[in-house]
Order: sequence, then structure tokens, then C-alpha cells
Amino acid sequence: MPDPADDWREALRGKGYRLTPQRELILAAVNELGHATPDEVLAHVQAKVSAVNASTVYRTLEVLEELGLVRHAHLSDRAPTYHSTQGHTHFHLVCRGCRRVISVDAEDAAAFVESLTTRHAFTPDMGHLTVFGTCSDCQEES
Amino acid sequence: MPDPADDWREALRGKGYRLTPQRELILAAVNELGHATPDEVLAHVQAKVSAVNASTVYRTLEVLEELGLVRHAHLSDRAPTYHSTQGHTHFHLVCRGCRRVISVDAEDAAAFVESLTTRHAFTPDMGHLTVFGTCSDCQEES
DNA sequence: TTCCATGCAAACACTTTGCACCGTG
DNA sequence: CACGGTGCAAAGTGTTTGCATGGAA
Repeated sequence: MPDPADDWREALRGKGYRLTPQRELILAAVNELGHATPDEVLAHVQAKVSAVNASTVYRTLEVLEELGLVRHAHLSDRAPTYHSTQGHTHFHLVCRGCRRVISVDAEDAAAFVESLTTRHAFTPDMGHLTVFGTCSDCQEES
Repeated sequence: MPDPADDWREALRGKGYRLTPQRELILAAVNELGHATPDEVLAHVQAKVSAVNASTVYRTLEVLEELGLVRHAHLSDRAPTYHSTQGHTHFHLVCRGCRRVISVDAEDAAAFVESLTTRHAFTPDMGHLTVFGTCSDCQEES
């Protein structure tokens, strides 16, 4: 039986992509970091081994996302953040006050998804969704 | 009684900002264009009058948003789009297939807002929300 | 041995900033 | 006539691309 941790090898081979150390390192970095920008991934990878190029990080993250091994969301107005697709699909709440990020299981928004589907003939991609707003702690301060 | 179309004058004065032709033109451009990127606003303004600078557009949009006269949302991975705050607060659905943008009244998501508030102590800013996904027309094609 | 993947450097898209001049209040 | 606003140019940030070399299959 296949080790789930090796799924990425199958995924890459399945679409004719080659297995390279860079791809392995970058995927591992995303899994280890939680939510990381391309820059942070680059730094993390370079800390372990020597030189990996920024363009390789961008190109690799694109491939990994196409294969469904990672996903990205926009948690700030700056660079996107990538995260593993292991575990349940989730969307993000970002507090404008304290920048805190709350991950919410997509299941919790089933009714919202349903209403968009039936009332607007639209299937939302909840794994990409980021909801900006204010958490209760920051609400009180204002 | 004040003409609602002149509210922006009050809003600017209220916070000690000056009334300038650029600010009037840029606000008018946003109202006329519907959803426009800073670049599109610039082009629209320059079509009417002569030279307005890009940095003035950025600076002015920031001021207008602070005053609540416009809002911005991220309808693509590129530049943000600004829109008028006249009318009901709405959020956006963007189809990844055809790029179509559907505006949905925030009221329609009242239950979703409610659940985020009660279950996660989080007050979402629905006017900034963009939901990516696929419309029914593009769903069939895949 | 064949191409896909990488590194490198330059180009790119969008935005921000410093500073001198301009014009509103 | 003071000080906030603007234009301009340069710099900044994040990302993409063309091309030659390198390594997986």
C-alpha cells in the first residue's frame, strides 16, 4: 500500500512532470510552513539546502497547485500564501485589526454555498475564499 | 436640503481635506465606470481633461475609500477594482471560466454573516468580499 | 540522448515615495 | 500666505519571461 506522503510522486508522474529535488523541497516547505508566501517558501528552502531560484519557486508552486497538492489564498493585499491540501478544505477569515487568520472548515458554509448555487447558478471555490473583517477582540477597541 | 450628489464635498471638508478638481474627477470616474482599476480610472479622467497623474489617482482613491465614498474589491489576481458606495452593499462572484462578475446584495448572505459572527466571533466586511468559482455556463463546458 | 526543469538576468505590472511647485482655504 | 495636494521621476515589491545549461527519464 502506498504511503500517502508519496502521493506527490504519483501526481507528478501522472501528468508527465519530472521528479526534481526542488519540487520535493518546495512542497515540503509549504507543508511545514502552514501558510507561506513564495518568498517565505524560498527562504525556507534555501535555509535547508543551497541555492534554489525564485522563479523556480513560482513555477513550481503553479505546478503543485495544478496537481492539487497545494492551494493559494490572498490573506493580504501583498503576496498570496500557499498551504497544503492535506486535511479538510477550508476558507480563511482575516482580521484587519490584528491580522489574525482563522481557518474555517468549508462544511461550515454549506448553506452559503447552497444559496449561491441555487440562487445564482454559481459554484464557489471555497478553498480560495478569504473573508476580511474584524474579530471580536479588535471590535471592542474601536 | 443637500443634494446627495454633493455629499462628497461635505465628506472631504468634514475631515479637513481640500476640494480639488482631481478629486472630483476621480470620484466621478469611479461612479461612471462601475468597477474600475486605478489604471482605468486614470484613462477615463485623462480622456475628459488633460493631465492627471497616476500617483494622484492612487492617493485619491485611498482618501475616497477612507471617507467611505468608494470601496475596492479584488476581482482578479491583478489590480483591484474600485466602485461607488451608492446603492446597497454588495459582494462579488467571479467566474474563473468567463471572468463574468455577479454582484450579490449583502442581505442575501445574512445567514452566512450571522454564522461567522456567532460561531467565530468575527464580523465580515461583505463589501470587500469576492468569491471565485464557476458559473453554470462554464461548468457544463468542462 | 531527449526534453523538461532550472538558474540567471532582464523585463514587467502595479504601487509607493521624495521633493519641488501649485493652488485651496 | 500657509500648508495640503499634485506632478514628476525614481525606487520598490512581487512576478514573469527568454534563453542557455543541466539533469531526469
